[in-house]
Amino acid sequence: MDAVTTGLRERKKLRTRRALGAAALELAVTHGLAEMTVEQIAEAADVSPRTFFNYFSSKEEAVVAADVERARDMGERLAERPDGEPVLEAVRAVMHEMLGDTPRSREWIAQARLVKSEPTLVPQQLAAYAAAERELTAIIAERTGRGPQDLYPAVTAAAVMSAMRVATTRWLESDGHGDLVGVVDQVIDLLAVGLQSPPSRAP
Amino acid sequence: MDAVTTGLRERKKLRTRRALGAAALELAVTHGLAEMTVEQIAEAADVSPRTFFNYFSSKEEAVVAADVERARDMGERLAERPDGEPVLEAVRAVMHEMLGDTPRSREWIAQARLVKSEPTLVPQQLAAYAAAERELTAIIAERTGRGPQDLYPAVTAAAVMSAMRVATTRWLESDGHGDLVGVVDQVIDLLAVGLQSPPSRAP
DNA sequence: CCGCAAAAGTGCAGAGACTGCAAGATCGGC
DNA sequence: GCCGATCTTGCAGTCTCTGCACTTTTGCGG
Repeated sequence: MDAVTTGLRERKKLRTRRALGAAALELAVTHGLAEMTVEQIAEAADVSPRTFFNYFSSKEEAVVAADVERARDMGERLAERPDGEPVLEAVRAVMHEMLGDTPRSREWIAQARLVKSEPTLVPQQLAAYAAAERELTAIIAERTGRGPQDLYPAVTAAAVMSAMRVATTRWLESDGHGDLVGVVDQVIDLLAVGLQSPPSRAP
Repeated sequence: MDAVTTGLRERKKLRTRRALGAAALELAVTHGLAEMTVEQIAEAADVSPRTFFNYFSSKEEAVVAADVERARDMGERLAERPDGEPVLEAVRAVMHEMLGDTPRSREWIAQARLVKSEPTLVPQQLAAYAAAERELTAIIAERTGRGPQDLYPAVTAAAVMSAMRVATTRWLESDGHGDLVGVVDQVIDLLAVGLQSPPSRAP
């Protein structure tokens, strides 16, 4: 009775969706977003162009599809953290886990770079983050036993997602040579102290 | 030597931009987003369809144009707050000011409702918020005398914008009958205490 | 005042995104 | 094996969005 009831049908659909997303990302990276056409994406995923639009409502949405998968992944990991753990610490732990997965990280970095170079993708990526935020809100609400009218889960989820976004953006600006885990830790610390202005770090 | 050097040229451009934005919002509200065409917007703003695309890159962007104006407004007000004031308190004060402007609020509510009913607008609205966030980051950096490499301004700006977004969303869900100012105060308080889970309010 | 260079507006033509519809293919249960 | 439900596909058509070349407007210095 769960959503994980994987009939052949569901599995096939998921495979198609992933194939389309992967093809879109691949083509966008190699040929550029503007040059890539829906027809090419569909062909690469071995599906008709019309079918593409049954899965995504635009090229851009397909390119950032991996983001909503990552969001789901993050939600699942978060749900598995021990009960008493403070939310921000749980998030920190989950991020450490996810960033440890090097191959996944690579694909993720490629996508981040692409978004940075193609402004059209920004709105879509933000929308993907918003979806992640909704999941996160639900998880946090459950962990803290709060009702849906309570502001706490929503604000926390929103703040956390924003902070992660800032962390990755910053890290990407330093061209991926810095320590992303370290940056993530810093932004979580900032949230944890209530955004009090900390003493400037020695230059 | 300033950007405020308003020659006739600049002023006219701004007027056209506003006219296009207003027309787009108006038409979207009355006729629906899908039904409204760029041609109609252009006509309403007394400009050629081709010119529309010199200002906005899509219908959706035009509809949420007012958001980036509000963001600029927020930035300006924030810059005028007294120097020693903590950032979150400055934000609180500015929001109180802005929400006091009833006529502006009305238009803003109309737009918010529209976005809620037309999912296509969500990504664009988020992009507008992101623009606001960038401005806010700069202001906060200046207020706290921090360099652009410092994470504090960026995280604060991101968290604040997210919190405002949550506040307005929540308030809108209760159909605009609740107390938005009160909700804003609550979300700022949550940020200020470092997202510690507060005791559940009595049901 | 006048002419000029830069900036803004416009028309046109074309590629391609995206949608509704109706017909064909596939799956899951009985 | 059969049937309803779901998924895929082709088709036709509308509209978005862009590059380019051309006209108009603006701001400025003579």
